[in-house]
Amino acid sequence: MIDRDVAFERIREAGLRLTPQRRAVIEELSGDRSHPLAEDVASRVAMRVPGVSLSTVYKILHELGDLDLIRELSLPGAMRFDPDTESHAHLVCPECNDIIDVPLDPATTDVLSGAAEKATGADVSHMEITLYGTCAACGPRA
Amino acid sequence: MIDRDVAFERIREAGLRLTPQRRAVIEELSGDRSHPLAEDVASRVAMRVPGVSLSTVYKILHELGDLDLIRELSLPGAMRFDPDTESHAHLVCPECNDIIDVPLDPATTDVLSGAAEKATGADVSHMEITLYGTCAACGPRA
DNA sequence: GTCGGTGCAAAATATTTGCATTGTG
DNA sequence: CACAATGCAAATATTTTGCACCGAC
Repeated sequence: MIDRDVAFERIREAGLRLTPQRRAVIEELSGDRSHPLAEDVASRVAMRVPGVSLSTVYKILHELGDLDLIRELSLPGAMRFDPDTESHAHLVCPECNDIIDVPLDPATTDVLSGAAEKATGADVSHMEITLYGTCAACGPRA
Repeated sequence: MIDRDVAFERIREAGLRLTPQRRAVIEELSGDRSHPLAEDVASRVAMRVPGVSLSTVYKILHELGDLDLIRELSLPGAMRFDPDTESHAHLVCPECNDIIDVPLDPATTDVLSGAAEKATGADVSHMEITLYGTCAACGPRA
């Protein structure tokens, strides 16, 4: 997520109210690199706002996704949420289920949207790239 | 999926029995381009093998994924199954939920696995690339 | 005949929805 | 003080699991 205050601003621009729940979700997520589940976000938010409901957290996460403040990742098992909306891929290790960020050359993602727009005539807004493979920690012992 | 008979062969090589259920799942899936849900596969298979259970279809689909005969796609809402294991991307239209294949230059996927292996030290086995955007049919009317 | 495979039913997990209540602007 | 937003509980959807029975080899 770009910046806490930029996010607050965009929330208001969208005509939404800056409730303690929204504020807490944004603050817990900004800077997070762990690709949390909705439930992870909810339990962290609960430390700041006792009593938050999981369904409210789901609603807020979808709103932030719609506003392009976070990315919603469709990973095996469940959705995960990523405050980093810059183009990057994810490496998922089937052994330990760890999710590792993979930086990408912008040229590569341009090639992908170009290929999709040419092949389908669609207007690509964003993409999700997931690579599967044994991570270094789980890999063949040296 | 490469070929019906190649798939049967690989099933046997893996020490699995060629049951009518496995045969039907393979035959219904090979050549399919619709990215079906598990339930879609089950209902088609049911025409050939009355009484197949959904849980058996799930098990068979996972086996085929493990044997690399199909790909399991983690798309929003639910898993979908793709007999085409060659590298290609998917364009998902948020309007109509249609899923369109996007052919890719092998060089592009090589760049991606290269980036991931360099960045994380992982051994990439395969990848899933999903692009989101309004498709031509749903796009701005001319 | 053996042992893997299947069907059934129930469980587990993830996410959505409706509605009464609350609190931001 | 209006109306959006929240919390709760129940509903929905997807996928997994345990076990008794069946059938491929």
